Amino acid sequence: MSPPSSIAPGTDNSTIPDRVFSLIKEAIVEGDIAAGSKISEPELARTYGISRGPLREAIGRLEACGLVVRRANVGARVVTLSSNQLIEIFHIREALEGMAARLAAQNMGDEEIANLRELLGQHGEQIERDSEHAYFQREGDLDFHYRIVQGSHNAHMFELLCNDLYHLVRLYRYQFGMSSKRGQRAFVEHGHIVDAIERRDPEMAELMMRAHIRASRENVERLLKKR
Amino acid sequence: MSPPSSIAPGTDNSTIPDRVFSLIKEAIVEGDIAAGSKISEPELARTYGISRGPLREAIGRLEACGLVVRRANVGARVVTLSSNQLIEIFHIREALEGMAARLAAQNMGDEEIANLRELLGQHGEQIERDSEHAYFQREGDLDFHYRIVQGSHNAHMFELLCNDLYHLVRLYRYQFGMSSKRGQRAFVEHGHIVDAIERRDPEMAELMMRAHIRASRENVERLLKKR
DNA sequence: AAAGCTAGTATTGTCGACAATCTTTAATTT
DNA sequence: AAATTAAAGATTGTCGACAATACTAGCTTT
Repeated sequence: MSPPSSIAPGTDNSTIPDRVFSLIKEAIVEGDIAAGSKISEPELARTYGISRGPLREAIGRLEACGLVVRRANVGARVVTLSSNQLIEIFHIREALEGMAARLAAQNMGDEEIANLRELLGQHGEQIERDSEHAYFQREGDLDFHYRIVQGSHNAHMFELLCNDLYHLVRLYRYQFGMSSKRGQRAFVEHGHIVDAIERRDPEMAELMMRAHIRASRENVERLLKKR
Repeated sequence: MSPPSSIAPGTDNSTIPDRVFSLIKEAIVEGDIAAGSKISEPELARTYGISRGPLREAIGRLEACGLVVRRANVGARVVTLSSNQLIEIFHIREALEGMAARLAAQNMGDEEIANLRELLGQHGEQIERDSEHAYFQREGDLDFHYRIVQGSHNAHMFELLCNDLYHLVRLYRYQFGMSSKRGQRAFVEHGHIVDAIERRDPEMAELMMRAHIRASRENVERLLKKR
């Protein structure tokens, strides 16, 4: 999926920075723009057929997301996640998503919970069919976490996790590319979280979510140590 | 402290957007620019003696901090915190700062802890002298939390809390202006947190920090209900 | 008189050009 | 030959002007 040579104007009511931001973000997250590589303003401006003004605004938003780092008078580079930064993000996720699960157990509507249970069922079928369950460990996992955060009914939390941190998580998954054999266990852990939410047990929901993310972190730490 | 009519160029190596961002941020947080009021680009450009280019970048950063909200083709307005948003932020702080305290108990150096204990002592003296302890409830409280977050040695967490969320907290304190009589109790709770960190007890440090922020939230909820 | 439409005004969005800074390359010196 | 310096090139930072959109005021119409 190559980027279009020009951004069609007026196709929708979103602004040029909005569209360009999304395009570059996907390009970075999916590795089309290599980690650590320079973000050249003239080059990208030509690529997308726009001026440097809106492009710079888009780059500014990328910086706010933590996807690029910028130095004055030098320019922007795609972030390269160190092991430490990766662990840092896991700690933040453990705290925030734990709270999100707690709030979800309190605030989700009954039909919302039913939909969540259904999503879990779909993931289960997917694992049965595809024993490698590559998909599940990639975006399917984030889908689940996405839903929990939505279910917290905390808009600021949603903003923080789904519009900033999850991009970094996706980026890391592409950069490190470690799928591991945790899909099966992760699915079971997801089940425990949904159980707690269905029982309207905030304390248990938070504990299960934190245990889930902690296990994921410890798994990554183990894999990092092996190298 | 009125803003200068022009940004002195080249006085330091920071860029114009950096300086203007800080200036506007302070003006918003301290209420010099009223909540909900419009951020006029031509007006501010004249005020600071700069062009609209760097000004727009500064406004973009304000938006990323959540201090202003922007609508396409309409402009930016200073955010007006609703009660719900305020409670949302408390939940996020409870989760993040709880984790920060846990990490601080694990990662702070001995001399770092000694400095923290000293800061607490200064706050104690301040309360004894000034029985109204207005200062403590305002910036002194944030000073303490600031130190804990620093002590977590988690750069991403520091970024998140100290460069984004705490600005909103300060803004709310100016907008709502509720000081209450919690200064005394907050000081005691701070003491419990430092105790746990000194004992290198991460579990207890997190519990105490969460209890501290939860108590603060419940206090605010009570005050909001009275109206 | 109230509602809807139209023209005018002001503000935001975008662009191309100039200035300031950094990086690179080549020449010079030790 | 290695290191330092200087100049050239390229890139980022900044500015003023134009285009597109939204708000406002006045007019027309029912």
